[in-house]
Amino acid sequence: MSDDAAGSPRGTTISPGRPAMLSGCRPTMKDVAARAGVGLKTVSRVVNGEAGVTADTADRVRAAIEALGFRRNDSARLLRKGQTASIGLVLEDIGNPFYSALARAVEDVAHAHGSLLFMGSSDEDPDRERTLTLAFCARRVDGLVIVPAGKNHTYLLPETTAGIAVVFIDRPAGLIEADSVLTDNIGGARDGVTHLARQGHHRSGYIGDALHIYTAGQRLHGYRDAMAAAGLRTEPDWVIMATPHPDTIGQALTRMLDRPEPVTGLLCGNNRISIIVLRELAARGARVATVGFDDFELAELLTPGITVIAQDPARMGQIAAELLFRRLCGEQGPAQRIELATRLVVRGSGEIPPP
Amino acid sequence: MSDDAAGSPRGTTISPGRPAMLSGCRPTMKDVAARAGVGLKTVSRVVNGEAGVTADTADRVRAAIEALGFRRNDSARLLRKGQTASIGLVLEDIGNPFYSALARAVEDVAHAHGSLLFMGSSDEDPDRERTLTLAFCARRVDGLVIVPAGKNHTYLLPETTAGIAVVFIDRPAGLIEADSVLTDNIGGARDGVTHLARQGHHRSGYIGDALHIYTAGQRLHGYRDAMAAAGLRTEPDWVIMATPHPDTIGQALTRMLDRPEPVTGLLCGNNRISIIVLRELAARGARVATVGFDDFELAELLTPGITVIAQDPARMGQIAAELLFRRLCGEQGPAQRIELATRLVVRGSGEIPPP
DNA sequence: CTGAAAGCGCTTACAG
DNA sequence: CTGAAAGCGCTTACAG
Repeated sequence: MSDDAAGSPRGTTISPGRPAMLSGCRPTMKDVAARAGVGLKTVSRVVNGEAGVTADTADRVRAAIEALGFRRNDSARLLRKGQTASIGLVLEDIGNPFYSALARAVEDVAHAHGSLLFMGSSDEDPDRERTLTLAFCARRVDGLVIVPAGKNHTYLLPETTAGIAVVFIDRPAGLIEADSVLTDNIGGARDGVTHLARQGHHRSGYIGDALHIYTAGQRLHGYRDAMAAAGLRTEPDWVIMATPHPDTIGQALTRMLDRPEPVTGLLCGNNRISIIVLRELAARGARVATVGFDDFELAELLTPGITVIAQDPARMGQIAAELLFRRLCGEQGPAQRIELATRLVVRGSGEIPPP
Repeated sequence: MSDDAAGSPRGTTISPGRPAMLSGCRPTMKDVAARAGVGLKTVSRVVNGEAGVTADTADRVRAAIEALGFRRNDSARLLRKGQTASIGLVLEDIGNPFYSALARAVEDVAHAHGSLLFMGSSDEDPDRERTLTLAFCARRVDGLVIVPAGKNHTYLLPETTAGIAVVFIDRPAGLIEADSVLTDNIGGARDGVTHLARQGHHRSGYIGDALHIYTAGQRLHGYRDAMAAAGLRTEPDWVIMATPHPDTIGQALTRMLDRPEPVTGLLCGNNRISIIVLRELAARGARVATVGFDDFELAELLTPGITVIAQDPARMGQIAAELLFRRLCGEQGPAQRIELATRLVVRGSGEIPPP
């Protein structure tokens, strides 16, 4: 045997003359302890800034930490402590500005509580929502904020029983009791349609997202309510509920506009739909009164400016995340359902009079 | 002592007549093993779908899993396996559509590789970038995609030595060798300014973000290059570099426009700046040729449409994430620097002629 | 086919 | 002031 540590059965001991750190394997507290010539617990004390270590010992430990490039493994730490200081955020699509504003607010609250954020997009797919959510749970996140795609959340029962806090946002939970932070979708849609009626529109249409999406259905209710309340009839062709796509929406617009008594007012079901409708209308040179659900950047710079029913995604995210952390801090009580009001923002497109 | 298990020294054994699961503490494989009357390893085999378990035994284990609501703790699993199947994404602000598009692409690649995504916003603060990044490293993410705020990344050296893969995106790493995926900022800005010059603009200004931001500085270079190449002089007042804010930008516009020989063309340094500039110009009723760096939704619906130097944030995110996973799969070789071309999109605002 | 022991990298509870 | 032992919930390596 040579005079270095080649005979050592396990390679964890640092022998002089050898590189202090091998690429690909990290030094642990054990390595630090060995190098500093102290016990494991003493290293732990220094790393965590606990009292009861001589200045001299602490210096030796710190020198070893520095020399080895040691950094504590928080995953191991948190496993032992039984918490994870992280939460999971499941939403429809982080690429959609509505959800990215919401996500930013959730992140800020998590950060304020010293929590890290897992994030994933479900793409409106209940299976992907479930897979993502359970993957986060398997990592033992402390809590979850979920924009649900599915309608059945009983799969979460073992998790909530085990103490994982869950707050649903934008849409309610399905078949389980849980906190939720929602927008007043019915009231918002009603305000938009009533606004059109007050401008003299007797024939207003609604272009909504796929009917299986909670918010799309609620807004359809609001549309129907408001038309009925204004004493206006509706026709099947005035409504379309479908995943937003230029073709589908273009065809729907043709049905609404190319007829003896065309629709003169439109409620767009969300930010994505508004943008497609505006493009389609511009392409046709059609001048139709338009109110969009969801505000968006530059809405006021278009000609005319776009009148919208504004939600506040950042506020929703903040309220949901704060509720989540209150639950994590032990707040008891039955599931809450918080519903935020919308705001009609008048900019011109909704005030175009009927021909 | 009563006839239930009160005398048991540790409460992990399930005794008949007791609730199978106490709220707040999760069943573990040990609990499942005890209930099914098998060893720990057998439970592990069933949970992981390994061969070598009788159908009968497996059924008993599955029944116990179901009854207890057991779900494997992946954090513990991954600690033992020495990987985490997660990556970290640090960017400037997930609420900014540019970064949310980028994030979505990174998420999709991570998902395709079975990896979960930690995400955090640095808000252009080098300290927050560092804190977030190291927090992700402390959780032992397999890799990182970073939009850096700071200029010194030597703090990552212990991590990269230990095998964490890092890809920088949008801006290069500072003082360390690392892969990076960038946009050709100089070329893009040059194209924008050259375009204005070709429309006959002899006096073009540049409204950029704070100079300490890499991309802002590069685009300033491009502006100067192109002006010089076109044989045009520049004046200090034609350039402003500052964190985008309506007041600052408004004052800068006043200096550029309210003078004997006003600026007639403008290059806006990024999507945020374009939006503020468009609002300010609209408020003044000023008709100035404008080219924006970064594309944005509805740019084509404004009157006139906004001519832009488009980047492709989703493509950047995808390329960066794919490079990261290639590194994680063992791809060797020196640090790569990938630079993506920009695309001039002509829509009208950049083709306004000089007065 | 099955399971007891050791270990991943930390912390907790306790004894010197 | 200091450290050996046990444990967090899993997997690995090995022996029956």
